[in-house]
Amino acid sequence: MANIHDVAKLAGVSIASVSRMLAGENVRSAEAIRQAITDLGYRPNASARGLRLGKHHSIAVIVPDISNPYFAALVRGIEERAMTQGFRIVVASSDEQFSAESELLGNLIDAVDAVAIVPAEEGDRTRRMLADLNKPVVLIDRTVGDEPGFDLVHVDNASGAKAAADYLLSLGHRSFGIISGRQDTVPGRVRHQVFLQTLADAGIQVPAEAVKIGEFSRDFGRRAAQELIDNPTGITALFVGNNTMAQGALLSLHAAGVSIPGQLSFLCFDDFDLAELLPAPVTVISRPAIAEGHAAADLLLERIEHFGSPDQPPLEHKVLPVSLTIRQSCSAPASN
Amino acid sequence: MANIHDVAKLAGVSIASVSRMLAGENVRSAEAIRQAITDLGYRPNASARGLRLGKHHSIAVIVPDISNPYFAALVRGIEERAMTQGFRIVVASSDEQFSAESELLGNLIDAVDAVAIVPAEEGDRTRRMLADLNKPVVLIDRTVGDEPGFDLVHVDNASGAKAAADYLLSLGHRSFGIISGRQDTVPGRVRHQVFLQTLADAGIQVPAEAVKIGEFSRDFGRRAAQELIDNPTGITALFVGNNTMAQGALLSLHAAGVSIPGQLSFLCFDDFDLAELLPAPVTVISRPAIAEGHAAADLLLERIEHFGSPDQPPLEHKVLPVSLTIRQSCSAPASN
DNA sequence: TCGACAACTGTAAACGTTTTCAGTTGGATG
DNA sequence: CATCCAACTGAAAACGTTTACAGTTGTCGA
Repeated sequence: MANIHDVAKLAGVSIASVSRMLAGENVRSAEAIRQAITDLGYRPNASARGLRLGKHHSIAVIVPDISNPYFAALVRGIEERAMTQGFRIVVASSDEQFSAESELLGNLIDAVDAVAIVPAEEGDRTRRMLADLNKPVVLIDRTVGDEPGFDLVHVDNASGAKAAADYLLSLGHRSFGIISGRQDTVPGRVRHQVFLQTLADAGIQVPAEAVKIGEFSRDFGRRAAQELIDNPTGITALFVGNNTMAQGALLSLHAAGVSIPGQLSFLCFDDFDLAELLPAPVTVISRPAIAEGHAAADLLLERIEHFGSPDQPPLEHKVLPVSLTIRQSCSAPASN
Repeated sequence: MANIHDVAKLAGVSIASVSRMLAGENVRSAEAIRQAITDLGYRPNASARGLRLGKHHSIAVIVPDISNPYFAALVRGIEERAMTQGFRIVVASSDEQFSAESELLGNLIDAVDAVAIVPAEEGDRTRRMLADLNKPVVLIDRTVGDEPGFDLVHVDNASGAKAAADYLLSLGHRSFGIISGRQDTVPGRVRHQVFLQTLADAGIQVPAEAVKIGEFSRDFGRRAAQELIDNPTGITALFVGNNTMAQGALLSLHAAGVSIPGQLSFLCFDDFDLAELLPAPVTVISRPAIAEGHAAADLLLERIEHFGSPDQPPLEHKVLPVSLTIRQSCSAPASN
């Protein structure tokens, strides 16, 4: 409630001196000011400062759904880094809707210095919307168009998908199913295509009826797996494009009594809680959500610092490694 | 970039008219102003507004760890409600540290209108710290002292713990173990005490060596269960105070080859992802994290509205119901 | 003792709003 | 046609900072 004038009066100086001392400059009566500040419990008003400086010390973080553990971990990573620089995190969930996303951003943008976003759509309208913000932006996990013009933080989806395919091939599988997420997103597309391409390079085609493409949701995973169960295709291995779909698929497979890895080897992208506790602990391609958050925040903080000045650091595209975590959901196919 | 002056000039009116029209008042030249606003892409500056009004349209949400799925869901619930009123959410994780919490709050408080918090400590210093904020506060899941003086959102821990005990008793168990969280928190204490009291009412004591109390963490759950395994106590049922400890305990039990529910019936507070997929799908007391978030946000928004005015609504203590979700981790004890 | 200079200080403007207060308009009423 | 009043309008102050600018000190060397 006390403002800088109160402090100045109590310390017997002008408000300029208080402001300067707060900014770390040398001031004759620093001690008196410090005293007055603690006596009054003064803290500078963030809005006034924001108004004057055009800075807010805040970063907007837009994710499809904060209650998804992966995104929550991502937010945590961003938060950890941002906090060290005194930056606040403003979060919002887009529900994978471009419209929600752009409305959210409209409301938030004036109160933040930068945006970290997992965009709902990778199309050009998203790119334009973000460019119009005129603030530092980092794209996480996905991208927007071929020349996004923003910093990027991705994981090495291609290597992950290739590792998955190679591993299953090495076990002897020749007949595959795949459940993939939306092909208009980088993770959906890359994981899908690289997996299939790796098989193709080994001379193996995946029949159309064993390819399921849809939302990155538990519900779609469940339905897709159910279809595979209902229309047997003779596949011996199933690759699923992310953890939420995988959980759905496991639900269906479990309900149908499909034994893993006995009847079907199962491998998915993204680790998840308790994957190791399932009847057949799931082999996964795991990725470092917290580290992604760190990388995104670092990029953003760096860019905030230089924003507006001519010596912009060049755009960066950080690609973090993924790793194959082998558990027990994959084995050699049953010989027949 | 455009400000209200630019809009006023373009529309040929004074800035007062623009401001009024934005506030929904009747204005002669509304159409021209609307036009100018869209032409210029004008959006009111949040800092200026915040400075002038002393309002920020933001709510701080402090949780122990945003990457914990339960808290993430809570945040999601708060966000859903807050969004409908145009409020932003500023999140931060306290890591269960009072010091971190109060520092965070110090940085955030000037930029928000209210605080939703799962406090790290339930002691008096937390109560004082929150009271000093002089803003609406809602405590979620925990409390601070006997007369907190804030709105509260809890789940019915007592009923849940009693339901758990009753259920296990009804199956015929007479020999119990318990793993509980910190006793200086409401959920830790109530769940622990009510469970034991319900058993006591049935004439059953739990031996000290089968009672484990510690952090609400996966790691503590793992260690506690390991101790139970290493020093057999002959228990036939185990109650665990929350989901993270439960996951740790399951890890230990699984590693030790303890069959559930064959050798041990297992029941815990809080549902978790995939609980239904485990070798023995876990019977749980489940609680509505999103609904808790909704309740908290509703309380806060209501209080923000009336803050400062004399007609404060009375403090509320919302207690949301929990439910026993029976799966397959509990059965009658093996007869001997 | 004087002047130069470094080091500090204070005044006032600016940031972009909202809102009070004192008008101005124009239609209805007598 | 004068008056009144409702409905609107604009100028200016205020919110709490930071910072350019123009001083004011005090020290040191000559």
